[in-house]
Amino acid sequence: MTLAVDATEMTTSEWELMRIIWTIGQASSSEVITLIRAKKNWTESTVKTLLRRLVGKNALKTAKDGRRFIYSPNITENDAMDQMSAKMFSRMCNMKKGKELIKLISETTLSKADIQTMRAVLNDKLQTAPDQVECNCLPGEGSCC
Amino acid sequence: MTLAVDATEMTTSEWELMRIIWTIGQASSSEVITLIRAKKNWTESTVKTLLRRLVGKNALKTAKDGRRFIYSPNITENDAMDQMSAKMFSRMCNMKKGKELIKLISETTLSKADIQTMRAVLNDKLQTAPDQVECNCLPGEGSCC
DNA sequence: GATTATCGTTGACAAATGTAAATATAAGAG
DNA sequence: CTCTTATATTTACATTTGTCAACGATAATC
Repeated sequence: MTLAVDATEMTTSEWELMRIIWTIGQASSSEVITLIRAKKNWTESTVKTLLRRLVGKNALKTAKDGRRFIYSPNITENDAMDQMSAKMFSRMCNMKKGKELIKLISETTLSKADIQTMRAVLNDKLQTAPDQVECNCLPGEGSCC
Repeated sequence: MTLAVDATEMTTSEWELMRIIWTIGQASSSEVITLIRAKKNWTESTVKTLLRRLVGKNALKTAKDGRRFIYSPNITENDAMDQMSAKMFSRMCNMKKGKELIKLISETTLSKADIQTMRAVLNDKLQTAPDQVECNCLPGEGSCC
């Protein structure tokens, strides 16, 4: 049974540590401490506390390796990103998501392959796309924009 | 002088209130209370506290109208969304942003017009797009993926 | 003018977060 | 076997967040 991890409850600091562990697959606390020092000025204590909290949130699991722990992710980076972006988009008015995506696409460096995929997806969507997306800001009220 | 509002420090609850005020432009506390009740079971006290905190964060400004306040946004919904999405994307590995965008595009209902705009933007970007986007997960380390 | 309905202000309190020191422990070095 | 070192565990503490109740002031109503 895969236990559900809610990546959206990870704090910014915790996410930084996850980023490291996702990248190298797994790590001991000392490795994490060493790597995070390149970016953050946290003490060992701080990092250990964050690691422990991540274990508490089930974002990380531990395996004993003699005296120490090896931490590894209980959720993939992609799944976590999906959860985060879904939550963020859920905060937005439906009507405005398109413009926001246009902005993100414009500002993000994309590979040729990803661009091609997007084009394919968009061509597909165009068939069934509505002329207008309904605003969902307020229950009864009309449109926001 | 426009004072900077950092929309990313708005909490989820605060954002819900902002959503209402953005939609109707401005509102008294009682209006906000009435409208939020359609979604949340917060007491008047809770809403008032949140409004006050939003004023403290400069997200809202107030104008006296007799005994009461009329709250209005100090930041547009679009700017706030931009800040939020920028912050979220900054948490992600550059290499993975493309896939995430593809996913978001797939899952979001988009208007024909927005799709057309995206296609135009993408065609444009394709010219200068790299074959691969560099991973930026760890300073020195190689690629994460 | 007294009573009631509205607002805003204060004060509260538990839980989560950022940040860390102190302490205990086990394992490796000599 | 003792000293040092690497780890983990406990404890701590100020802020922020989610939620409110109580109190005070002002306006509307009877």
